[in-house]
Amino acid sequence: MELSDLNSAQQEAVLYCDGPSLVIAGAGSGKTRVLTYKIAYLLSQGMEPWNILALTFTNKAANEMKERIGRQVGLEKARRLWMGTFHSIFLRILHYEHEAIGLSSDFTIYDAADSKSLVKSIIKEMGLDDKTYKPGSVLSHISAAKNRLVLPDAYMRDAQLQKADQASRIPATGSIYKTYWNRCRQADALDFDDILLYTFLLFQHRPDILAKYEENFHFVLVDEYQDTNYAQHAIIWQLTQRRKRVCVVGDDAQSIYSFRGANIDNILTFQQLYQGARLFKLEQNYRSTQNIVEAANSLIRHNRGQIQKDVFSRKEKGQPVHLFQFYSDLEEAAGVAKKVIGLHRFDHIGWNDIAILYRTNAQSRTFEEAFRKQDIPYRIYGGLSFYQRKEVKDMIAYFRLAVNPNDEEALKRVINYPARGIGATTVSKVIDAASQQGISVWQVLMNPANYIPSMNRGTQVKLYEFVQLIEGFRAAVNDEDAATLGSRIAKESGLVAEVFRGREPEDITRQENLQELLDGMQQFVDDRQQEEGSERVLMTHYLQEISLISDLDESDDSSTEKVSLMTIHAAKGLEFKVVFIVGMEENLFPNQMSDNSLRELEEERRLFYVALTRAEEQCFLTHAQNRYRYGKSEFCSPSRFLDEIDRRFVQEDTSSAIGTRKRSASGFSALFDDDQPFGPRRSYGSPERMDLSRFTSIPSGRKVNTFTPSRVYVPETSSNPSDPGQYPVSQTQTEAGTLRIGSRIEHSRFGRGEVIALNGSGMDAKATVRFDNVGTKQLLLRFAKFTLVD
DNA sequence: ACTAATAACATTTTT
DNA sequence: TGTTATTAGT
Repeated sequence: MELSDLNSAQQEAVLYCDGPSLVIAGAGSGKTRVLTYKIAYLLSQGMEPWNILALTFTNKAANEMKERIGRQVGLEKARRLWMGTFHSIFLRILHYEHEAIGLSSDFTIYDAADSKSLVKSIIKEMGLDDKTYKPGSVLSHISAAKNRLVLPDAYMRDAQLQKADQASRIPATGSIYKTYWNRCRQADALDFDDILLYTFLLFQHRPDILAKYEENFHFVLVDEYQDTNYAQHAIIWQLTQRRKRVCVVGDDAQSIYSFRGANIDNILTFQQLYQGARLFKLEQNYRSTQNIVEAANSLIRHNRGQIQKDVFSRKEKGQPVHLFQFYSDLEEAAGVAKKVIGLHRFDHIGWNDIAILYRTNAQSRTFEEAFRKQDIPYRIYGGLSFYQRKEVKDMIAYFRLAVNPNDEEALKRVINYPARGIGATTVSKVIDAASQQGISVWQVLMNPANYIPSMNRGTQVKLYEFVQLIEGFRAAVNDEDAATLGSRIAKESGLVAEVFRGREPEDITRQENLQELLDGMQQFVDDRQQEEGSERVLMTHYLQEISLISDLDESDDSSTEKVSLMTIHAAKGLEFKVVFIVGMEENLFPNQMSDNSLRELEEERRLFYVALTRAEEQCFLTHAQNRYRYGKSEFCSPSRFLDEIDRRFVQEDTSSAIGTRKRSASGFSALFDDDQPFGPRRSYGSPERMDLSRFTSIPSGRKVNTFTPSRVYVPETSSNPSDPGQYPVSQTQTEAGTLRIGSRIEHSRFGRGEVIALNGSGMDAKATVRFDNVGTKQLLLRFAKFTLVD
């Protein structure tokens, strides 16, 4: 380990290990570096790796740190560290100590969707109106309570909470919470929040067990401390209260998860809780140019109540932050795409070094389409993760049942999938009986006639067969390894047969996903076996691993360079040479949902701060004057945040974009027009130049343009003088080309087929297509999603 | 009990 | 505009 790799502030933070310390690490100041060096330093001082606990928020951060430490001290040592996410480490502890807290050894984890579904059914069962009691919002109340370590009874006894719920006209929240709690217990299931809550309770009720862990963890490190919630904070306190050898690292200016319960006070009051805690500030930013750092500083100054710090850069001054205005969201995307091409082609910036950051996932679509049109390789982060896809969740539900048949949510998912004649009525009868008797659904299923006298013979037989099916899997759960059992379940449950029946493109994807899941299990088993030696890798181990994984996307293909598209939240912790922050408009960023309170506005501002500080060399801000929202075009004014950045660091490249050029050209085309019309030249927002030929009637056999852009402006015929004279019409085609009789196309839903007729004109142009698998269909070209084949 | 049609809905979301 | 959830229809 080379301490000389560190600046003096970093060194001090690494070397002080005798008591509690708080490291305030400005953006790009080498926070991860300090953590890894500190761990390496502790090891070099003779501390054993298993005496060190290092907690992160994401698997990604944990893995990255493991890898970096592995490089310094060797993989063998690194592997023995207690390093991982809060949830994974505590889940491990709960597995060891399950008995002490009255948990079954086979408990399973409810993911967010399971929790929501359970809350929803409870609301229904209680006969409450799900308009007043929105499952999502009730769940966030429950989650908030758990994160503050408030149990159901305490919730109902708490006068303040009761008053608040009364005022919000949701007085039953407490009793929903209680029922939810009981149902989870009956199901032997923990939700994400329970992992923290139960750990806290375990340590609180069993000082002997706490002492054991306290004894073991000689040093505790916590990353991203600004994002901890109260429960996490409390557990850290439990574990460190005696030795007080703890180092927390974070940046209050980058706290962007308070909506998930993160409490910024944890970091702000750390020094009061840990008397005499040393404070280290990492203020030198190694990531970004001076201009970017200064711009970000000037922005965040508008927040109050932060830990005073002075982040600076010694890199070159660099370019100012560029600001561009566009007429519409479509032009924004097209303009950004164009600029990206320019950066790549003329400035030789790699695709990997460019990121497009936006506030909401919905904004990704326009960029996706603009990039596809320009042949820019891109990768969208976020969206549905692998483990959230239906077929994968179904499969995992069977796995969960095999380990824990009481798992109500898993059971509900697959009791009639694939269809086996157990209808909704039967299922709700069974669930009602179970909750009436205070037993698990599975217990009812084992002896349905006993609990539901009215049940007819045929249904009983079907239920019996289902129970037998699951029992068959259960019998093997401690003998067969995860992969073997997994593929057996895939087959015997009928899931594979069900999914492999279809031949349509989406079916193929689903089949591939199932295959990937099974392959992944084999991989997991192989890896684990190598790591842990001879011990058998069981289904329960597999479930424990994947229950806390959100996106395994990393694996897909990092070989090819791609531009990254993601939300700002997803970008936290990452850095890129060039960053575009798009959609800088009021009501979008800051989001309109957060204009109720100063607190939320400040969080939005921190979010913008995070976005700005992702950039190493260049940063582009863009906003549009009109934007599609929920199908309608809306006027948008520039974000107030734009005015909050000191003018000295901004270059406004916008005046020429609007008005002067008939509001047709974008800011970028004014500046970067490289005379490269893309595709058939489409002049967005410039009706007078619109090529209308494709809207005229199409004699059969003649070529017809299938237009590329996602959306096209069509001139308004009976124009109203007060409006801009342009009406957006949606197009959803995916690829350009010409369509004629005999063309082969591939439709996103119907698969491949041949065009046998073309008719209609203008907006109504239709194609009749004989599909290979699904017969003949009429496609309205305006809407159809297809591509030309050959 | 399934599909088809329609209504409702729509931030961010490390685990 | 897109998705998703519920409802109606056979």
